[in-house]
Amino acid sequence: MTSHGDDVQGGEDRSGTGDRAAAKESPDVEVPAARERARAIPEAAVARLAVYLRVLSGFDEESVTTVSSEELAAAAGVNSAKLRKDLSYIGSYGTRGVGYEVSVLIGQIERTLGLTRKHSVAVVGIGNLGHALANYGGFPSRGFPVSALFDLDPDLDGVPVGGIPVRHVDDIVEVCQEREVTIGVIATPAQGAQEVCDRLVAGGVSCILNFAPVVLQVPDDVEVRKVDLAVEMQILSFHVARRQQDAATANGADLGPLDGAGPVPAEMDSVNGMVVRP
Amino acid sequence: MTSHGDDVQGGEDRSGTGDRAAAKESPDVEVPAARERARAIPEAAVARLAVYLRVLSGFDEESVTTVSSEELAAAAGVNSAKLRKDLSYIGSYGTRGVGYEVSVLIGQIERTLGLTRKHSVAVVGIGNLGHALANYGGFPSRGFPVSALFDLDPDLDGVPVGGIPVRHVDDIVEVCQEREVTIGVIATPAQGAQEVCDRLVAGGVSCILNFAPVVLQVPDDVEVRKVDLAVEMQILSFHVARRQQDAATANGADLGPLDGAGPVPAEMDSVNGMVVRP
DNA sequence: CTTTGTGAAAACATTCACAGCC
DNA sequence: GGCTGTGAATGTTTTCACAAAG
Repeated sequence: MTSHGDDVQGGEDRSGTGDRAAAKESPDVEVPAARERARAIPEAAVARLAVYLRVLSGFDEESVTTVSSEELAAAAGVNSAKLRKDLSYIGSYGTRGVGYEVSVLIGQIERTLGLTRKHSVAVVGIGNLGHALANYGGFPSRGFPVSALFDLDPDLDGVPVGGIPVRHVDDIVEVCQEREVTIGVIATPAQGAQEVCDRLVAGGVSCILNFAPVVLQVPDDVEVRKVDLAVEMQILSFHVARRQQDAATANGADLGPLDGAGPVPAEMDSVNGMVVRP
Repeated sequence: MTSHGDDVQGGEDRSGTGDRAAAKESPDVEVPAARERARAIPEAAVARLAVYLRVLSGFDEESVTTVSSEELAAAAGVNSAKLRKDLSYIGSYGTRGVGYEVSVLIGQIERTLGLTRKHSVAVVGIGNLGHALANYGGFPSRGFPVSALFDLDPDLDGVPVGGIPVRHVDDIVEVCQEREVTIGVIATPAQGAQEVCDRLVAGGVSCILNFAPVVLQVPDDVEVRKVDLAVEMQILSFHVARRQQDAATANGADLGPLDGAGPVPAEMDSVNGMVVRP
């Protein structure tokens, strides 16, 4: 039910719980109640919990034992009301008038995010990015040991990268089953990505982090998140454009209502379906 | 205005327009009207427009000249209503009963995203990830030429990576101003990131893509997006946990509506502020 | 008849503001 | 006094469903 047909995968969107199918398939029972707990946490809040966890780890290393919602929120870059709301989804672990105990909060967030269990990771596509991912210290240190690497290139077969020998993509199914890989990272070019994805799924992998610029087709019980650098850049580009346009129109507006549209290119006059200049 | 204090930066969240500050600072004029156009496009829709653009480019290469909302939506992994709504934000460029002309749509989305102008990119931190980014073909091919690389390591000074010589981070301000860099990519470890960010901003960079696991402090007129691999993994982990838990509770619930709440822990009755069981 | 474009409704997420507890 | 936890209010995004257009 997660990440099926509609909804752009991972990366940017992050809205909608992705659980519409569950509601549809049993119209008799309104709310299954028992399986609500985890589902009840908004997708957006889950993402922030991961950020809080990192910030809390920092506090913990500095031997800070207690934080207020205000402090934690500031460090995480959110406002305190949102932080308290997010934490309320996982339970009440604060003390009124005092704040939260860092170690308790770390434990509860880890439990909620399922980090008490190790998730072994496979990286497919050992090019520039795959290399970087295989060597990325952030994975193992946070409970995500990289336990398999794959590439199409036979020359790489057996070559160790970051201490792990690369295997051929033909072995994906076998190796993933054997090592109980739960998370597959796709760092291949676009062409191979769907095929790789299919093999990962056949190997029992239920979560995929996709760096390839394609929309993957997966069964309903597989979760996909997408990181697309080009998309990120284009979103930034949009904001540059908006800012420049704002600045341009502000110039025209400040000096009273003379022409104002002087430096604006010709095709500018109809944007967004609204005629801006008569 | 964009990405200030509240709101987790980039990456996950992507909600809220981020323009609250603009509204606050001029309480006299209710809606400035002229600077509305681009702002009116929801953040989430902007991200999807970038995806549509990639899919459309694919169609274009296959010499497909016309697509319906249904086809395009399927290829982009969204539902057609959402796609049409998204496209409606940038104008009416379809033909009822027929569909959209691929080339027209590509042009309009590029214009909306500000891709008619080149954005030169600087990458800071030439480690594993920085290397991958410097060599990443997706940037230049999509109008984002990488025009500067920086690293702290003096040994790298002058060494070409992907054809571009690495410069020392001390030169960031100077080089960014000189080459009119608009987008800065931070691929350094956490420690250096804020300092690097400050220099990029001093060098006139108004958009930052941050791979370092820290929340950056920036002026209101700088846009930050964050890509955090550990966070992505943890979100996936959460979904694994939720699925397993669902499966476990489903075992207890399948056998008809006898007690039904049997295996539910005590704290279950109040979730999300609503009493689930009477 | 097919498909777009879009108001209106529903779902979702954030912020407010304050009761309740320490 | 200070801070958490949370209903209620507000704002945003998605979905529905259908009139308008070719």
